[in-house]
Amino acid sequence: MRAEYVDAVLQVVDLIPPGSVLSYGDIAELLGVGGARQVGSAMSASGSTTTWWRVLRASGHVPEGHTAAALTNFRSEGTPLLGAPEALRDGGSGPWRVDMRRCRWSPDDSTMDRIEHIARSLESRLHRMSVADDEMEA
DNA sequence: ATTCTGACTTGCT
DNA sequence: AAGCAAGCCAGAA
Repeated sequence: MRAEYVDAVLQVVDLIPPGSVLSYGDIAELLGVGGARQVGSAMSASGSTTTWWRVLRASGHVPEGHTAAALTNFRSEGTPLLGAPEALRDGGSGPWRVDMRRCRWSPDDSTMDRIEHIARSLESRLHRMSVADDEMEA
């Protein structure tokens, strides 16, 4: 996983407003590079210094082991959740998920421009890196 | 070159 | 609802 890739993913994550979310696959699609699994790896590598809870599975489920922390963030942001009330008790250990249909983020036009800029920048940086790699072998 | 692994996704039961 | 199989992309062994 290239550092450039992780950077680009995090730049997009930073644009997601409170109360909204994107799936791993959404971000991969916005960047036009890599797939959902790459975005997942990038998030895993980036630690807790980000608003990681705004990126989750397409099903609305948050990554294993992070349900309690995510739930408190969702509560403070008013993120819409699905699931029986009893599932949300004590740390949210039960079967609940984010209501993706209601809070999946759709960037406005100007924000989409910024995302496209991030994507273009990523591609050129990645290209330069691969050229540098080729020269290493020679 | 192969095989394994992962904060994934979709479709089918 | 929940589990499973396949497909997916890349990095690591």
